[in-house]
Amino acid sequence: MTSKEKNLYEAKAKVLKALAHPTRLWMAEQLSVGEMCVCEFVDQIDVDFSTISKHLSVLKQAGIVEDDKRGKQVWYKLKVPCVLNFMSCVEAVLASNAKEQAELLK
Amino acid sequence: MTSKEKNLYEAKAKVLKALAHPTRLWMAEQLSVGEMCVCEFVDQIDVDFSTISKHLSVLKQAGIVEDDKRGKQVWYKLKVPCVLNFMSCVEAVLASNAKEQAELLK
DNA sequence: TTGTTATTTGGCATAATAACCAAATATGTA
DNA sequence: TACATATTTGGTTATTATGCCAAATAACAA
Repeated sequence: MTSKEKNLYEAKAKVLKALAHPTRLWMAEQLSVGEMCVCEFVDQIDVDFSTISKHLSVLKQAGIVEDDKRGKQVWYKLKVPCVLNFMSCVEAVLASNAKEQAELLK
Repeated sequence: MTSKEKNLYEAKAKVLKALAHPTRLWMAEQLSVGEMCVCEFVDQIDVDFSTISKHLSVLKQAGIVEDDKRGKQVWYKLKVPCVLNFMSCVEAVLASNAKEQAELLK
């Protein structure tokens, strides 16, 4: 593998890694409906607001979301909505795993 | 968020996390062409064979690949090929990021 | 200015990952 | 049986990720 290829896989992995956390995945799905203010995330899950801010920062760094400051609030929205296309396949993986588990119990 | 929803996001994140490593992503892409023996991975990248085995184990645990032992060799193949559908979107994210970088330099 | 709200940032403790080496296991061959 | 090959597993260490708290910053209101 050339070093160029290596860099490409590292870049791709970074994008996936940004989504590969339950809270961030949830955030991305929430944003599929429309933009949200940081305060809305804070209201909906029970983690420290600084933690929420950092998760959003990871998504932003990866280029998945973008932010927009309006007054005291910061609004986030999906920049590349296709990331949610992943989900149907991820669910297919989970369904496949569940089926296999079920087979084992027969 | 209910605990059931939380479990679901954790399960989904686990699948994404399995792919969110440069080596494992590369492996998944290699497997899109067809099944491969562990020894073939060993020949193609410069990491310890035990490391390769562990990466394959992560992909297997996540339900993304399955293995098949034949003689001394173990062959891996994609179990849920749709995982590669991710890639076009990941590339779209990278392209978007690159474009933004370019804008900054103007 | 002072205070209040919204968000980010820095610091720290803890947990999870990753990579290597060595040892164990499994299979096939001499 | 003894040996070689292919792969997995266990152990160790270094790096990275996570989450909380406290402090800093920004915007607006009194």
